[in-house]
Amino acid sequence: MFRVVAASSTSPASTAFACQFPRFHPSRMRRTARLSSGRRPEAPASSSSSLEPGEAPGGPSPPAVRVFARKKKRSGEAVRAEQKQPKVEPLLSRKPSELPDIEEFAYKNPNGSAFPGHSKQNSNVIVQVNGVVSQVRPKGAPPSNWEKVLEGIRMMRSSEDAPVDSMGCEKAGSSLPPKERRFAVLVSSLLSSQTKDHVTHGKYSAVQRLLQNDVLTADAIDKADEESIRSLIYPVGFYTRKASNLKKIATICLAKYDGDIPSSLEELLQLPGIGPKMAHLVMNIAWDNVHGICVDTHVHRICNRLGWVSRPGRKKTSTPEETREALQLWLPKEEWVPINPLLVGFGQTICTPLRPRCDKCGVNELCPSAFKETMLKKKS
DNA sequence: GTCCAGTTCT
DNA sequence: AGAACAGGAC
Repeated sequence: MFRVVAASSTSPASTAFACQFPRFHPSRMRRTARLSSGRRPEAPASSSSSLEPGEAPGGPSPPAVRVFARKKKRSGEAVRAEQKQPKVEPLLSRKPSELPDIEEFAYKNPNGSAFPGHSKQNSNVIVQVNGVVSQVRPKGAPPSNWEKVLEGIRMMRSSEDAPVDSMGCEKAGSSLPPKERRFAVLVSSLLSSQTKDHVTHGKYSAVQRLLQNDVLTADAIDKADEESIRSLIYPVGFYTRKASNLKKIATICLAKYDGDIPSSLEELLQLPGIGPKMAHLVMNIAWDNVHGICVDTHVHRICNRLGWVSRPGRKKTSTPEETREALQLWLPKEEWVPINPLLVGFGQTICTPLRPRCDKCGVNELCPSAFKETMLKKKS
C-alpha cells in the first residue's frame, strides 16, 4: 500500500472526486501535493514506522499519487449541498505517522461517518503509484458492480446443482415444536460442519438416526452415554470430538437454558465446538435473529477473490472473522443470510478452492482474480 | 499422496 | 501460523 495521498490535477474529474470526498477539494489538493513532492514536514528522516515497501529508509520522497475518479453527473444542488459540509482538519496539521493510508483517508466523511447508503458512486477510486494504476476502495464502501456480481452468481446457481442445495441445517427438525426444532438446528449445524452434507442429512443421515432413536433433545443426549452418541453419529467427520461436545452442550443447555439453546451470540460461543461460523448460522436459522453473516471458508475465499473485502493496508482479509466484519460494513442486511448458501454452492461447483473454473464462471469479467489461480502449483 | 473444513489447541 | 481431528474422494 501507500501512505501519502496527493493529487496534482484540478481537472473536472478530480473536482468531481473532491465533491465526493471534500478533503480532496482542489484547494486542499494543491496543499497536499506539496506534501508528496518534497520532504514531509516534521518527518524524522530515521522514522521507518510509516515506510511502505518500495520506500527506502531516509531515501527519496514518497511516490506521488495521482487520483482520478469516475465522471458522473451531479446536480448543482447536490454539489452545493456537499460543499456546505463542515471543514475537516487539514492534512498538514497531522504528523506523518498519523497520515492514514488511502483507504482510511478516503472513506471518512467530514463528519467522521462512514459512507451512507450503498450506492455505487463511492466505489473504486483509481490511483496511480509509481506508474502502476490500481483500484482502491474506501473502507466500508460497497465494491463496484457488486449487485451485478451477485445477480450473476444467482444465475449460475439456479442452473447448477450444488450439494448445499439439497441438504442443509435449515431443514433440520422442521416438523418439531420450536424448542426441539432449535435444538435440532444446533445439533445439525454441529454435525454437518466439516463433513459431506449427505452424511449428516437426508433419509439415512446422522441427524435422522438421532431423531429416530429419540436422542435429539438436550434431555435425551444428556442421559445417553457418549459411546452410543458416537456410534449414532458415525461416520460424520470428527465424530469422537463431536460426540463429546454434544454431551457437554446438552448438559449446559439443560442446566442453564431449560433444555433450549442459548439465544444470544455470546452464549452460543461459550458452547464447546461452537465458533463464530456456527454461532451466526444458529442465530440466523434457529432464532431468525440476524446478528452477522455466517462466513465459512467458501464465503471467505470468494469474497477475497472478488475483492469484496480487505483490511487497511492489505488487499485481502486473512481470517473468516475479518471477512465477516469487512463484508458487514457494506453488504445490505437483507443479503446477510442468503449470501451464505449462495456462495457456498458457488464455491462447491465453480469457484472452487483449487483450480477454480473461471472459464465456466458467468462473472469472470467482473472478477479481479479471474484466471489468476489456474496455474498448477509447482512442486518444490 | 492431497484435499476437504471449523474449531481448538499449541 | 500451524497442527490436530476422521475418513472418503480422487
